[in-house]
Amino acid sequence: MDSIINNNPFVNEQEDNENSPENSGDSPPSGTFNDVKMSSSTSPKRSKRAIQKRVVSVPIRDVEGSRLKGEMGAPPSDSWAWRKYGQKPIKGSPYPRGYYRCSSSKGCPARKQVERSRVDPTMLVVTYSYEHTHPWPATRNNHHHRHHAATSATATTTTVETAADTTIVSNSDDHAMTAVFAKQLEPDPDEKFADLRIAAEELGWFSELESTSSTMLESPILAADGLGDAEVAMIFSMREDDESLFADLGELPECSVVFRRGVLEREDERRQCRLTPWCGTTG
DNA sequence: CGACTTTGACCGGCGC
DNA sequence: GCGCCGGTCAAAGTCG
Repeated sequence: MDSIINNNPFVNEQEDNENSPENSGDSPPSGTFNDVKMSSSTSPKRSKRAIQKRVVSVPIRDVEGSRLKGEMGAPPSDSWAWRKYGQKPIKGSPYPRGYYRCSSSKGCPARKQVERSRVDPTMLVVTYSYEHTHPWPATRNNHHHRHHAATSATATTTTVETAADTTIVSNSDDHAMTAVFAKQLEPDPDEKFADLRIAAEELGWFSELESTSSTMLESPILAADGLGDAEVAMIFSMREDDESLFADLGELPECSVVFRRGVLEREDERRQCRLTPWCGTTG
């Protein structure tokens, strides 16, 4: 379970169909990279054939107008430190793909690729490959997360059970790593999320997120289609300073992830609860 | 001066 | 075998 926390919180479980069609659409809601089918070498470069990837689509509509550095500016700041090591034009796409590796820890194999969606230029597609092999780092990127400057020494994972049907899982070291697991069995969303809210506030980020978030980005991948047993809704919330960071390529803002299980049959009545009121735009 | 981005070259996988 | 393509390397330049 903590794999979600230990890796990137923004990823959904959509695997790269090109590389792993046999697993598409039925992966569990864990954050693990399922089988990284490497031939024999541990070198990422040698394993491109069968790497399992996870893909995130992020709307960029709200950041288009706030670009500060041009098309290929700051690297994505999902609070890991990413270092760009390449960019390539991709056949069939008018937009280049940027290649980033984790610079939070030397030797960390984590990679991500950032490109605009060729079908929807307003979407950024961020593909994650390989897991981070180190805990949440205190990196230069964390200066964007001012309120964590004093407490980001060690990454830890915290699980808080707030109600019988709700679990908040959070990397207590960074609010961006907070995931909310909500089974949504209670009919009263306000009350339920009040619980979530309390727990999140205990984790030290929620109140700021709620009070300052000006943009909410919802992954259409997750919003449009249920993921079966583990339907996932992903909600991005950004503060103003984060929006500027997100202005360039695949900027992944701080976010929370709401996992929902077994709620398809109650989809209609729950729809209003999916994008929770505490995420900012509705409040 | 260290960390970063940029960018052309290089390499391996894959299809023909 | 050859060429295309995606992914990575590494040198050079930039920035704070």
